Amino acid sequence: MREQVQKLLQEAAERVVREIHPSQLERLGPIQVVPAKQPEYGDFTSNAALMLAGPLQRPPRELAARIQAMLRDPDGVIERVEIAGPGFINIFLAHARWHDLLIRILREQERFGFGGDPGERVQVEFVSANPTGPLTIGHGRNAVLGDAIVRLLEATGHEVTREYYFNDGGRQMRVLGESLRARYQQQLGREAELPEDGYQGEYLCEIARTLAREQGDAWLDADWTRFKQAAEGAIFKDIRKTLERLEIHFDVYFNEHTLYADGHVETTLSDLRATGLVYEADGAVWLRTKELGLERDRVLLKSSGEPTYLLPDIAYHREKFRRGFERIIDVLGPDHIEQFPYVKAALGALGYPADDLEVVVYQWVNLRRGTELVKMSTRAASFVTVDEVVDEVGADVFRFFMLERRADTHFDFDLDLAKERSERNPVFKIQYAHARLCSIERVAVEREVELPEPEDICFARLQSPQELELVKRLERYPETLLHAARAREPQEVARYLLALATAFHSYVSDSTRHRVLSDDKELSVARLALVRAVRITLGNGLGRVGISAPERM
RNA sequence: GUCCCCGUAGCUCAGCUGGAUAGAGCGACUGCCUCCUAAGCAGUAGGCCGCCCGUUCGAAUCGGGCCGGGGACGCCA
Repeated sequence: MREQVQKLLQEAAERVVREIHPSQLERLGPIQVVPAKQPEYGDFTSNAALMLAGPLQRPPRELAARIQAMLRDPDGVIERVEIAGPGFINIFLAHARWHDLLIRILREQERFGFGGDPGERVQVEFVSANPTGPLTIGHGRNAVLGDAIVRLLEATGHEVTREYYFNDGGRQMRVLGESLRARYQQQLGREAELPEDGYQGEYLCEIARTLAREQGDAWLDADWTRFKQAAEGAIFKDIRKTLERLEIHFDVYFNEHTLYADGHVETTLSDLRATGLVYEADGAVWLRTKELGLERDRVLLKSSGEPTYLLPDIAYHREKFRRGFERIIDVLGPDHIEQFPYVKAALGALGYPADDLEVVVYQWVNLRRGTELVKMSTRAASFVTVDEVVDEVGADVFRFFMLERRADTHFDFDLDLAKERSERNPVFKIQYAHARLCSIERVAVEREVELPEPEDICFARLQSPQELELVKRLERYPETLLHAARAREPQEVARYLLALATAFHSYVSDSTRHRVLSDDKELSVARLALVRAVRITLGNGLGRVGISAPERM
C-alpha cells in the first residue's frame, strides 16, 4: 500500500522535475513516503517537496502543489491530497484500499508479513558459552537476541542454521577439571584445595556430590581430565536444559577441537603464509594485519609453538564460508568486538567475501544489588543465572526483558526489581490482548457468527477512528518485520506489538466501547474479521520474538 | 593514552536513511467493571533530548570538541 503511494508520488515528482529542471532528474533519488504521525496529516506523508526545494530553487509549497497537480492515480488509490506546513504532502487513502489489506491478512493467516527478502543461506552463531558454568544473564541476552534474529530471518525468507561454538580444550577447562576434582575429594572427606583461580561456584559442589554418589571413591586418584569430562558433560546438560526452557534449539554444536582434528587450523596457517602476510619475530609467528589497515599485527603462533585463539577463530570462520553460507552472523559481547576485525581481515586476505561476515554486538548486563555494582564472573561465582531469573519471572518475561531494548545499550539488572516488574510487565499487555481476542472469537462461535469468504465481508462498515487506527497499524507489520530482520533489531517487533496491543485494548475498552458482536449482523462480521486480523498479526509477531501467545489468561 | 558503545520524563528505554506539537512502559495522582477477560481503558503531572560549536530552510537525529558511565586494547579462549 505504501509502495503504491510511493510509486505514484515518485512518478509525479519526476514529471515536475522534468518540467522545471530536467538536468536534475538523475539526482532525484527515491522520495520518502512515511505513515503520518497524526490522523489530520492523512494516512501517509511525503516530504518530497522539501527535498526538492534546494536542487530546483523553488519554494517547497509551490513544488508540493505542482506534484499534487501531476499526480496520476488510475486505480483510485488516493482519496485526496493536502499540502500542509512548510510543504508536506499529506495523502488520504481511499478506504477501499484498507479493505484489501484485511482480505490479505485473512488469506495469508500466519504467513502474513513473511517473505520480502531473497532467501539466503544464513548462519547465526550465538550463545557459544564454554561449558565452565551455568548460563548467566549475559549469556541469556545473547541467547534471546540470537534466537529472535534467527526467527526474524526465517520469516523474511532465509534458510538459517543456528550454531553454538565451544571450546573444551585449553587451560580454562583444565582449571575446571581440577576444581571439580578438589570438590569431589572434599566430598569424600579428603583435605583438598581449589586451585588458585579455580571455579568457586556451588554448581561444581553439586556435580561433585553426584559423582561421589555414583562413583564412590573410585575416582579418588584419577587425574583432572576425567573430572574435566564429567564437569563438561554435566554443565552442558544444564546449559541445554536452560536453553530448552527458553525454547532455544541449535542445529549445530561446533567443537573447536574438530578444527585441529580435521587439519583446518594447519591449512589455514599455510594458506595465510601463502598470502605473504605472515612473518616471524621474537620466536613467534605473526600476521601482518597492520598492513590490512588495522591497529597492529597479531600473533598466530606463540613462541611455544601453540596457536593463539585468533588462528582457530580464523579457521572456524573460513569453515563457515566453505560450508556454503552466504551470510554469517556472530552474536558477540563487547569483549569480542576488538577481535572481530582481525578475523574478518584475515578472511578477506584469504579471498573470502568478508563483508558477508557480520557481527551483532550486545552490551553487558550489569548485575546490581542495591546501589552496588557486582562484577560478573563465572570463576568467582559472582553471577545471576538465567535459570534463577526464569524461575522467578518465567520464560516470556525473561525474553521480553532482553528484547525490549536495543542490543547495544547497557543495562543494569536487579533481580528484585525484575520480580517486581514481572507483575506488571508490558509483555502481559500483549499476551492479554491476544487472549481477549481469542475470547471474542470463542463467543462468536457460541453465537454462531461466522466469517464468510473475505471478499464478501462488508468492510465499509468499519468507519470509526479506532478501527482505522487498527488497520493502519496492521499495515505496518510487514515492513516492521522486514526492517527488524535487516537491521537485526528484534526490539522493533517487540515495540510494534506493544503498540498494536494498546490500540486493540483501547478499541474495545475506551469510551466508545466497541462491541464486536451485536444484533447488527453485517457489522459484527466486519468487526470479527478485523479482530481476527489483529489476532493473527499479534500471534504472528509474538512467534517472531519467541514469546507465547496464550488463548486464555 | 588509543579505539568502540552509551548519555532523551523520577526509573528503564523507543525515536527508522534530519522534517510538522519529542514517545512508550514502570512509578505518582484522578476517574472507569450488571458489558466479548480491569494483566485493561480515559485523563493529569513530569523534558535546557549531557554541554558547547558547526552543517542545513529545518538537528534528539549528521560532523567536531568537551564532560560523565561502560567495554576493549597480551605470545589470556
